[in-house]
Amino acid sequence: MDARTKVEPEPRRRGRPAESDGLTGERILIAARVCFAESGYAGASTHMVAARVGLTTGALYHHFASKRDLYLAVFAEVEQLMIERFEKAAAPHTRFVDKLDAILDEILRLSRDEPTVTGFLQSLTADVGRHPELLEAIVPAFEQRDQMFSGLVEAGITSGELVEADREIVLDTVTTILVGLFAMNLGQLPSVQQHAVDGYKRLLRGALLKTKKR
Amino acid sequence: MDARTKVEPEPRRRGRPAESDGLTGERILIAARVCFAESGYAGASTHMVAARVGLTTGALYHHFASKRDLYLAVFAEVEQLMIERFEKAAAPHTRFVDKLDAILDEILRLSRDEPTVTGFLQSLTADVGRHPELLEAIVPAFEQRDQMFSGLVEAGITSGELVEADREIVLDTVTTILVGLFAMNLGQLPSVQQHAVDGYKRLLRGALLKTKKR
Amino acid sequence: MDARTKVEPEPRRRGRPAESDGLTGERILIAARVCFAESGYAGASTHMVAARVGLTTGALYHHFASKRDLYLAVFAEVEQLMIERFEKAAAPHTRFVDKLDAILDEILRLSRDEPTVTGFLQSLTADVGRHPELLEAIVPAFEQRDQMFSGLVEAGITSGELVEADREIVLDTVTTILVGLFAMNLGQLPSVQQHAVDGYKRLLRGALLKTKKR
Amino acid sequence: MDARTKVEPEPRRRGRPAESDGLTGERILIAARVCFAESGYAGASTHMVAARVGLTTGALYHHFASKRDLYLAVFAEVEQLMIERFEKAAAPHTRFVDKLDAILDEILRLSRDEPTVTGFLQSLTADVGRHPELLEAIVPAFEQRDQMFSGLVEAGITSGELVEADREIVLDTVTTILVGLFAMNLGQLPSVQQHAVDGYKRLLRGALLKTKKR
DNA sequence: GATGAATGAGCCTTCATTCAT
DNA sequence: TATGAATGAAGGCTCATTCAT
Repeated sequence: MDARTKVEPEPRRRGRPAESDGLTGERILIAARVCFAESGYAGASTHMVAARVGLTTGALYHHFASKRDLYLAVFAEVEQLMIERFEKAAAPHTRFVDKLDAILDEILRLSRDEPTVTGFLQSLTADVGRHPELLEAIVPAFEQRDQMFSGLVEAGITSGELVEADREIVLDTVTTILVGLFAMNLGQLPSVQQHAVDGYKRLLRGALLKTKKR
Repeated sequence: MDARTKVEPEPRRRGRPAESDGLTGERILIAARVCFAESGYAGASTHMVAARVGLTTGALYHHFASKRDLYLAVFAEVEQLMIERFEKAAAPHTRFVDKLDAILDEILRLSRDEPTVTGFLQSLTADVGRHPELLEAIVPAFEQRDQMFSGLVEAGITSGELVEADREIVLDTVTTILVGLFAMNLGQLPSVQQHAVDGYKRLLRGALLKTKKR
Repeated sequence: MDARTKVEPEPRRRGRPAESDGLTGERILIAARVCFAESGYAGASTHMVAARVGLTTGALYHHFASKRDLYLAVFAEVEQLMIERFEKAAAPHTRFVDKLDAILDEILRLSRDEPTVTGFLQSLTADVGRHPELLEAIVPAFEQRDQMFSGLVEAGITSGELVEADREIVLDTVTTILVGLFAMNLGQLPSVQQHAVDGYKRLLRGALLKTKKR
Repeated sequence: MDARTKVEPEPRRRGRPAESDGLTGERILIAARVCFAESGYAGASTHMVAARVGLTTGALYHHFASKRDLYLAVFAEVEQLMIERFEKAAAPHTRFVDKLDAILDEILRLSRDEPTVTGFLQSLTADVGRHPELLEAIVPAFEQRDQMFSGLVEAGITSGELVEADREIVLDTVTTILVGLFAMNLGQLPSVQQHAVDGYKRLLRGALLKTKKR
């Protein structure tokens, strides 16, 4: 199950490598995203990240002051990417249902194109909950996320789809739906996610169940 | 320099090992549940568990052959408890909506009464996704879970609420909804969960949005 | 598994390397003095020194061949400064007691004006004792120190204060007194040093204790 | 300079060794004393200590929670031993000079019999000054040392050798003398210490210099 | 059944040093 | 001259696991 010879990384010589293109930092970020997505904060070792870039752990510390800092840098990137993608997806639409539809589709696309992004987001909640040193730094960043969702709900109220009184309920429901989709992301068959998105879309239109009037 | 001996962990027998010999075994299981719920599989150390019971790690190994086995034993207990509670909650009702309503309420109750159960379930997906040695043993157990949900959907079809064709969509949506609720469990304000449950209930009745006819 | 290659550090040329080329070299020396004084040889990192000058560690190696060489260069400067100050202080006097008095006062002044000098000297004994690669280079330099103290004792003999036979005893006592004062230097209340100097002065005059005739 | 083959410590097997005499803790303390005496706090590695006892670093942590704790435990032992020896040496005498004489002799004996004790004490001041985490814990313990010295001075006042007004001066002088002797301890020829002790004794009697009346 | 002692592997991090640019 | 990037060795510590007693 493990006969791959682990290509002895031919020992580089000491000093600055000839092919230093100044992109190492970015490459580390990407490798870190993959590792954190696969293994979570505690489970991803600095060695794993370094090896994936073809570096020693020491070199990592030239670019990021600590594992924590590296995680936070990845988070910043991922969070921004997610928000951008969601906002861009929702922008063309005016109605709440349509905006949410678009976001749900975007999640599916994200899962396919950038599984490391959704993988990272899947672990995020648990990791942050477990490592107070991450929480401190991340909680403020969540504000932006909340604002986006709030904007969504606001649009629903403006359009008359939602009533004022439901604001909080809708906000929390939407959040939970999205978090739930991220949570189902990894290791599961992609079709589950697809089905769930379909289901949610129809639920939003009251079209999943033939509810008897009651 | 890298004698890849890594002895293929000889496949121990699946499921609950012959452990709960008396009270200590049960006390260990409870402590382990707390620890795994708080810190996840990798993050919870055998020492943490042992200390919580007032034992040494050595003693743990009298009752469970490995950390993995301990986790699996906890899983078995938790999964069974969850299924029992859900089935008991759903039983009195006949319609799909009502059954699902009852289950959603049960989740809320579970979060309140047995936070370690929901905490454990929160990490479960991620942990299993990350540790193949857990996956092997747990995937089969998920069948039971699926069966319960399938029963739910079947009831909906029988009652006429659902159509045959939607079977898979509904099944996966329901699963995703519940996993999502577990994922939102810890560290979040309990009100979020409450709101999300309210939101889902109304979604199921097509009563969250005033959808314009289209 | 233990390829004891540890290349015998090829004996670089002793003493002050060809470094202080211009101002940067001097600034490095000063920064290094501060760092070694604060943290000792092992505790001071090249990074600390470089940062204090506003350089990278790489740049340090343009001026000094190694941390060891840097230490030795600082030592040379500090030792010379100390000897100069002591000799200048003792010069105006002819009697041994007065010369020693003057030196004791000079130590107090040095502690106040140049705490990094006395700080460095405080660690010197311990550092040299612990790092054989420093010892080699420094022991010879101690000769000069001994010569100064010998001169002191000689003056005492000439003036009739000391007898020939006590030469060694006095030399070692004086050395120990001074080393002791350096050792008490840092982190202690300055008043302790002041008191000790007062005490030593009076001891030298037989005026600290009312010794009963015996 | 290092041809000793470093006797490959024949790999013990896992569990509890047969010859566990319950004295490992004490053996670790002794090894740690040696290492800290030789290399100081920062310079002594946990590996050095462990290897000297024939253990792995992991095993060390079974007995002491951290390197710091280990250091503090050594300190406690050393400090107590020193105080006991000094008090026992001074006890038979009533006059200050005689008590101090006895202590000076005791230092010489200690240097000879227990060089690790004096070696440890030599580094103590510097180590504590540099590692705040040690300072916290050690400063309170110094009280006892001060009390002993104070008792000494008190005896001098009672006996009429010292006057009230000199109390502080004498206390600080005595402290500095002793610290100085410890500082001269290692790597120096023992005769230096011997001479210094002789010198101090005669200084105390006003018998080192033939001071002209002035 | 439980303790206490130990191992060996791994983790995060620091550091002196090297060298292409 | 100086920077920036990298290495390799080491350091303190944790952890799952083992096993004599």
